[in-house]
This record gives sequence, structure tokens and C-alpha cells, in this order.
Amino acid sequence: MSAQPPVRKPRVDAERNRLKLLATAKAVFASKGMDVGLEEIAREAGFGIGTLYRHFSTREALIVQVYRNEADQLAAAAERLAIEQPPVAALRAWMLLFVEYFATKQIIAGALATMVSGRELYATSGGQITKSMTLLTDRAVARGEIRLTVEPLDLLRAVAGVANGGAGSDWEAHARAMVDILIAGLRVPGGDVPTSG
Amino acid sequence: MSAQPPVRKPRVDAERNRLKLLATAKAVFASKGMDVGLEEIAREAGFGIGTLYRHFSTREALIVQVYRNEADQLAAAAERLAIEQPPVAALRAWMLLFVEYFATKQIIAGALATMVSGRELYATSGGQITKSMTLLTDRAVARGEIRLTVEPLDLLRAVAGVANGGAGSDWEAHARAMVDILIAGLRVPGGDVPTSG
DNA sequence: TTTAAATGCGGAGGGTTCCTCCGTTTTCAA
DNA sequence: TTGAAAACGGAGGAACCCTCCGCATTTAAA
Repeated sequence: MSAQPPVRKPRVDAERNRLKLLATAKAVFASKGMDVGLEEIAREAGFGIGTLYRHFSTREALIVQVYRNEADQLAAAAERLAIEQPPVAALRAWMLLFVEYFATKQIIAGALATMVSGRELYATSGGQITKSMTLLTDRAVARGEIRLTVEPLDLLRAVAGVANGGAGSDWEAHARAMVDILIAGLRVPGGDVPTSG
Repeated sequence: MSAQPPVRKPRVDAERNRLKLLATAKAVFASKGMDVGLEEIAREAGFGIGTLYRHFSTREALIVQVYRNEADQLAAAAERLAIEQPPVAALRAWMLLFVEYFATKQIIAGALATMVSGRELYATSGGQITKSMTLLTDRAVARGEIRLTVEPLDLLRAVAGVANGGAGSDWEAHARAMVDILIAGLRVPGGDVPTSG
């Protein structure tokens, strides 16, 4: 039964090159924008375009991997906030953190927005973010502090819409303000936060 | 001084072809999605690609013209609603209408979203929409029924974010729900709608 | 009606990108 | 050491957007 596939140790050069490509891609995306040609990234890393494509079968695959760390960090923050803060505060804090990612790493804005949108290819990273939002909203709903008439992710989509579209210089402030508008809009009419914690 | 440019009557065939291209583009965009090649549109209309480009100097220019009608209709609706309905109700109704445009003509979602986002090229159509939103929100703010901490357009950006990103089948319902979340979030804390309206 | 100028038309092809394919080179394990 | 498995490089296929310019059609004047 067991075909005993001759497991070869993965070649060290390949992994080293993969990491080099990843790092270079991140740097180049940051300095030249998200729409640079992949050939430029490959050249900058010192490889041929073929090598890049063997490691990352498509442009989107590369982007996903480059920003997986960011998604991981957001997910970790969600779990921490869920433990450390009361439900609505945690939700709000995390959404503001999401905005901050748009702000400090403007470059990845497109990538984050796509993760939040319906594209299939971002399923992995997007799944992280979906999970985070669900975790945070579920708590608040369970305590009766908010009522949810949309999917948890829709809240991020709204924020991302503001952050993406804002040509004005104040888009970050507006995105933050949008978080509070959303939170206010979700609060159940009569429900004050129970001070008993 | 006056060079007296010999004004020639514009050729009728050119205008006829322009309209034909516009109609064909609308149909093809609707049936095959917004990312069809322009060559296919030209062929379907019975022209060469060169003709299409003479009339619409760029892909975006074509899209803008195709959906200018839609933007005009939305603008007209805004003025009507502003007259016929109380401020917040008018604002809500118009935003729901905006969602409806996403729903019935899903295809143009991308175009509408782009108008609402910061792209320069959509300035004309986008300007219409900005004006509509400002008209509607200003009234409600003036009456003290809502407080605005974001640009009027940011509300649409939020809705568009939901409508665009929603892969699920219920995205329209969610976008509508988002409108109400936003309205609720904008309402000034103690302020009930004056029934005397 | 004829004629010349102005305008419109068609589609080959230039320039970019994304991605594939396969001969060559490097690494790993026996 | 050596042979096979895995990785590399880059030419080039495919799909687009858009430009260019010789040819066809329309307009206005003779």
C-alpha cells in the first residue's frame, strides 16, 4: 500500500531563493507600487522570471505570500484583544488596527482590500481575517451589545471602501470615523454596556 | 484676426457610429462582464478597433460615457427625493437606490464603484454623485438630524465596499442593511426625528 | 454635377504584461 | 563519483491597450 515516496530533502537553494524573492517582492512593491512587472522583481532578486513563477504560480499567489505576515499579525491581535478587552471595545480596536494597516503600509492597501473582497485566491489570508472578525463580533452579539444584520466581514468591506476610495488627504481620519459610525449603527437601541463586565 | 474656422457640419455617419458603439458596449459589458476586450466590442458593432478608439480615446472614457446615463438618473432622483421627502428619509432612499443600481445592473458595479473612488477620469460622473450626496446630507445636517464625521461620499464608498466585495448571494440584502447601519450610526445621540417635519 | 478638402474608417503592429515551456545547470543521495 | 531529480533562465505565446497612416466617404464649393 504505502508507496513510500522517496522523500527527498527539499533543496536548500530553492528555499533560500524563495525567501529572497519574497523579500525582494515586498521591497519592490513598497518602493514602486503594487503594479510593478514581475520581471522587475525577479531581476532585482537576481533570478530569471521562470524561477519566480515556479515558486509563485501566479501574481496573486506572490502577493498573498508577501502579505501573509500582515494577515497573521492581524489575526493574532484579534485573539489578544478578544481576551483583554470587553467585546465592543475589542471589535472597535481591531477595526482601527485594520485601518492602521492601510495607513502605515499604504502600499498593501490593495492587497488587504482584495483579501476582504470575494476573490477566491485570497481564501487563506482572507480566511484569517474572516475568522478574526467573526470571533470579535460573535462575542459582542452574544452579550447583546450589538445586533448584526450583515456579515462580519461586511463591516471591514465598508471600512476598506472608505480607505480605498478616499483620494483626499484625510482618508485615514475618515476611515477611523467610519469605524465609529459603524459601531454606533450596530448598537442595540436601548442597550447600554453593562458595567458589571 | 478672426481666423473664421470654416465650420463644417459634423458628419452624420460618425455620430451614428458613436451611438452604435455606445449601445453595443453597454450590451457587451452586460453580457460578458466589464473586462471584455475592446476589440470584441468593436467587432460586435461592426467596426474596426481604430474607429472605437477615435470616438473613445481610452477604455475608461468609453465606460464613463456608457454609464453616464445611469449617473444622470441617480442625480435626478436625488433632487426629486430632496424635495419630496424629509431629510433622513430622502438620504436613506437615495442610498438604497444606489444599491439597487448595483443589484439590477450588477455589471456596472465596477464602474459605479470607480466613480465613487478617487480616479480622476470619472470626475464628471463622479461629480454628479458627489453633488447628490452633498445635497442630501447637507439638509439632514442642517436640521440637526445627523452628524457627519466623514465626507458624504464616504458613505457611498462604504456601501460600495459591501456591494463589491460580497461574494455571497445575499450581498444586496447586506448592502441594504449597511445603509441602515450607517444611517443609525449618523443619528445624533439624543435627537429623535421631529414628527412635525 | 463635378471636385477637392476634410473627416472618418480599418486593421496591422508597437509596446506591455502575465505566464508557459524546455534545454541547461545545480544539488542530493547512493 | 555519478546519475537522476529538482531548479534555473529566458525566449516566446497569448491577450490587451492603444497608435498610425493609407484608403474610403462625406461635405461644401465651383
